[in-house]
Amino acid sequence: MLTERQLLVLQVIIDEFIQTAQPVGSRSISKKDEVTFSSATIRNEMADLEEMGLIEKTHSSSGRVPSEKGYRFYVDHLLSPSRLSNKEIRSIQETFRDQMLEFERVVQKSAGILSDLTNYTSIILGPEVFETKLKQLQIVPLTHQTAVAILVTNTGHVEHRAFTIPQEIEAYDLEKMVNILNDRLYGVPLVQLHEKIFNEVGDLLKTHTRNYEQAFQYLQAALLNEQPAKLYVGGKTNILMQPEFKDLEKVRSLYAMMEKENEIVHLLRSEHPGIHVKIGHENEVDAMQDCSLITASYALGDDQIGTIALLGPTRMEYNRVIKLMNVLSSEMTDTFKSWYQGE
Amino acid sequence: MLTERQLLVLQVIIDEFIQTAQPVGSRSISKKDEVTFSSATIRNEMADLEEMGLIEKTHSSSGRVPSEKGYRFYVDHLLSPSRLSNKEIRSIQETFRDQMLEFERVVQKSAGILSDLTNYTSIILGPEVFETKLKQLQIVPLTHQTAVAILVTNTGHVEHRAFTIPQEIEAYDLEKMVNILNDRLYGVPLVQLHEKIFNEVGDLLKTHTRNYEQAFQYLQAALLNEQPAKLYVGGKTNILMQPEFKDLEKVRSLYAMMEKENEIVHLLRSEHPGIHVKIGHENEVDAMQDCSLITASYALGDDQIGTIALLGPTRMEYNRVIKLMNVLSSEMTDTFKSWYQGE
DNA sequence: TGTTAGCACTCTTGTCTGTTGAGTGCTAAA
DNA sequence: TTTAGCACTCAACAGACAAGAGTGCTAACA
Repeated sequence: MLTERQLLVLQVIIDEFIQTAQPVGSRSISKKDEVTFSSATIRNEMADLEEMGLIEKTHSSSGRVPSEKGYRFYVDHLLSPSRLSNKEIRSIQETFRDQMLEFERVVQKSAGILSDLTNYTSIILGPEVFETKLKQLQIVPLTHQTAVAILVTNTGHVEHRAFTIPQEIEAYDLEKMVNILNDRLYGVPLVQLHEKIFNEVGDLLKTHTRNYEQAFQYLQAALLNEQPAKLYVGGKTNILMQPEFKDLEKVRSLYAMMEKENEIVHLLRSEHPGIHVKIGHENEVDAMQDCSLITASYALGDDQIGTIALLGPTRMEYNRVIKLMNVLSSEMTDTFKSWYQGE
Repeated sequence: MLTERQLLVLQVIIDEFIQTAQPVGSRSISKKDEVTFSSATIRNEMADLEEMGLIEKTHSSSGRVPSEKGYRFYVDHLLSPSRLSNKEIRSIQETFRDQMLEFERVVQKSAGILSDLTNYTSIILGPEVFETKLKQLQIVPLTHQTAVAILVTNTGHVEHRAFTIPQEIEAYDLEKMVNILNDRLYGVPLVQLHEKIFNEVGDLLKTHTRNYEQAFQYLQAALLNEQPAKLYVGGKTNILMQPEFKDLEKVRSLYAMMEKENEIVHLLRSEHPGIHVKIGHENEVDAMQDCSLITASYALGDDQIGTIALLGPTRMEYNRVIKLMNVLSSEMTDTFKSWYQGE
């Protein structure tokens, strides 16, 4: 167990290092107002803290730097809930004040705000599209052989896809099919769409449409095939500003990782609701072993959950950032609730 | 005017430097098969070439490096049309073989291909959306107070926006308005939409809709306000691989520039049709003064023109890249033509 | 017994110096 | 006109050295 004084020293070291990114020496600690004892005493305490694995030296006579274990302890026990400045609160609220409400836009904006306020990279994962419900399906013919299929969900999400109509199929058949589908599938969650179509609507379609199989196949390829589980990233370049990433190789591997959207989606999707902090090697992804990843969840409607995440160096302003993400995620949840409650 | 031999030396220097990114010395030139004279002779020629400003030294006793003027000369006079490998040709063609044809997707894919094949950063600018024609307008109500407005163009482009419906306006009014608009505005180019509405359709709307002004205002804000002139970027991280960008500061300013989409759109939009090469300081943008920008245009339909661009270090594989962009841009033009000709 | 002053020690960082090697310019001979 | 030869230049690297920051340890002090 740590003494009161050790806690204080650890806190000062981490706070200082988060600010400056420089190893913290005993002298500079003893000069702090809240510290009343001499640098020699602090050196002793620091030796103990190091023995416990909470701090490290970069070389034998350097100041101390928090270890991952140190950050972990800090996050678990030392976090003082920080106040956000008025300006920060205002920026967040303004994002949601906008009367134009569209999921994509708001999320995109949120990602921007989050990265701007923190100078880290924000990643927001939209909720599983398939859990949203079908509002409307539609085909807009463009030429004789081409058309656009459009699908609107109850969240205002619009999925669209242009496609070629093969010779054998009349645009009219498609239209008819879409009418039937619209009639029968209104309000059906996208996940159940396949099933519903085969079990309940299939027969109906067959009797009303020529070339049912083909036409349907095309429609399916156009719209129902793919759930792009969108990722919204903000402040990708903020990483370049962090002194820990002056090494190009690190930047490269981190950027390479961010290109792999699938992996990130998978990573974020697997998080449980609530705020989570993963520090350094707690992250399984190789490229992120010098980073911390903070995730929080927001709700869209009743049980559709999305994730907001913030990626920065392990030397992160944890208390500010966590507060910020708390505010943002609940603001998002509230906003989305207000949109869809009148449904 | 340059002698035959000077041309050869210049060519070798530039080719070599493009490959290795290292200053080229007289000895290494003389060892080339196509070069038959001694290093001393070459040194004399090089002195002349330097006097003409076509090559430079990095320090007083270094090998030579092409100057911007040298690259310019190379591009204008020394470019040998290169053959593309079968693999390259195949990658390009596969992009367009896909039966799913949607402008956004194809362009996105093209950007990917282009950056993959070149290891530079590709930027593709979609054509001015406003020059496309209205195919269909639609409102899909989500809740009592919210709805999605959808606009489809003849190019298969889908623009959508969710918005709140104010208390005073009935969803029914909007629907009615949309029906009228659809009827009257089919085939109208988006640029003329405003004008047409005010001159020809306005009266009609007023007589048929309550709260015309407000409803219309909302509709306009939702859809007609903004043309997002989309930018598709591929291989942003390729820049990091180039040795000339081991300096983080350069990377930073370049990335910062690429975030400013408006500027880039403006930059690319101002290019005339055809292939253009801007080398180093020929670019007006500060962050690009160490880069070359190659632009080519493609046509979408008759007079709607988009731009594809490739951003890399001034030390670029000009002949391969130019060939590649030629092929790609004409492939794009052909493909789009085939889509929309049946209209 | 806990705290602190003092001192020797360690390691980084920056500067300076000398060496090496690649490459040049010039000159004189072929 | 071309080329061999040579003196010269400069970047890059390595080693030496001083300065400075910071530590650990010891002995004295409260």
